[in-house]
Amino acid sequence: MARPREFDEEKVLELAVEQFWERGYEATSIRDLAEAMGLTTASVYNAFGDKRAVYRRALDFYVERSFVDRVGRFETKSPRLAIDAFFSEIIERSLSDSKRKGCMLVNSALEVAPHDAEFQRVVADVLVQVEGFFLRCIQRGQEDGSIGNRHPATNLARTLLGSLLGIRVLARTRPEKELLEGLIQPVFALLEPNATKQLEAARS
Amino acid sequence: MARPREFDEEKVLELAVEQFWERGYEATSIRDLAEAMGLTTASVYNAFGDKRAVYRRALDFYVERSFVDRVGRFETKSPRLAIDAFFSEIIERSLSDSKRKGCMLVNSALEVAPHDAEFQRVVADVLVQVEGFFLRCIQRGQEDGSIGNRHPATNLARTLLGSLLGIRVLARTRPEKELLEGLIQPVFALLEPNATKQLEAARS
DNA sequence: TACATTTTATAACGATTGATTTAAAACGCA
DNA sequence: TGCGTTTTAAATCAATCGTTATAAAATGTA
Repeated sequence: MARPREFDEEKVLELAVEQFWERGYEATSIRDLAEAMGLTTASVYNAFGDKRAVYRRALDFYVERSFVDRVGRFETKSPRLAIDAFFSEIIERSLSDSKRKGCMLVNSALEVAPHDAEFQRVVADVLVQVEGFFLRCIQRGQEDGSIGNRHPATNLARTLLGSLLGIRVLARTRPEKELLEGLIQPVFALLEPNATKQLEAARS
Repeated sequence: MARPREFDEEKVLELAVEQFWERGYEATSIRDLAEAMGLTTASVYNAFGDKRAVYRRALDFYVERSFVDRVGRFETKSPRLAIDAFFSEIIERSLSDSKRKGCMLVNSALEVAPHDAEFQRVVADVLVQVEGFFLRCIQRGQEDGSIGNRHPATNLARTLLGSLLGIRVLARTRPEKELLEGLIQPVFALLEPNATKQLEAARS
């Protein structure tokens, strides 16, 4: 009935992610974008709409790939292991990020979200999801005793979220192993199981 | 000997800070900038050089005003008070940031530093300074007993730095009081003085 | 008052921006 | 084999980009 597309929408979206992730929204021109996607500007507009729409799709693609996937992989593990694995992966990723791309969600939170209500909502939603993941892990851990209950689970989850974002920012200019791992060590200590009953007695 | 300037360099730099801080580097055109500074583009180029040079000066101005000043104001206080006051001010600032400008240093760390070696160095330097401020506070506190020594001061300082950056990012899309204050509460608990000797004995 | 010098205002430079037009190419279906 | 439709390629749109040239305006000094 009509001429078929010469490209796979998912494939070119992945290339768009790469471009926006590395250079950001403003610094990426439509021509940069089209070249990175292996398309003409006309094809980009025909398939996706305008530049902002491509970014929107690219961000969704990134979130799906990076967060949804990761949370899904870790949520089956034991609570402490899930949290450890999450941060290990983030730190490892940050240290091996030779192009200094950081986290595209964090980049969006700073460059795009403050001036665009829709992106504001999208980014906030994802952050709520991540906080929820941490919260569920901590609640499970506090129930089975593998995580201490000296602090409310809600606060601990927020601390983890803050540390995650802090690592992501810090790694952008100071991707040092001792720095990132040293940062998270006291935070992990907050999750340590409660002291023994003997100690509890001594405390009071 | 020559025609005198009609503007005060410090005053217009402050206006440049406002513009770059709110809109970022790429999204601010020279015309936006000149208008914000109350100058013609020719005057901007004559006085500062090119766009990048204005941003550089503006960032220095911001850092001097925001960090150097704040650290200087707090360093004379008692260690715990200094840290508390620092975070109180950051959280308060983040919650009343109606234009969602965030922290210009963090913005620079993500938008400019990754693609510019000089800005990379500038941002990293400031982050080292802030870490140093936290470290000195904690060391003083551990010496006088007002801060516990269950964790190395270096790691605690890094945790505070990470939390600071996390708050700055989080507030950009979720400027919620309970979220930011809940986040920092467990972190502050890490600074609590050591338990009594009786408790220490029970621990071993 | 005239000169040398710097800052101003205005206009313009070529290049690039996001986006669109035009027409040829590539299909399924009649 | 044409027809209708969509995608492609190439050229182009007005607008804006960062930057600069030009010349008038404003000073201190001679």
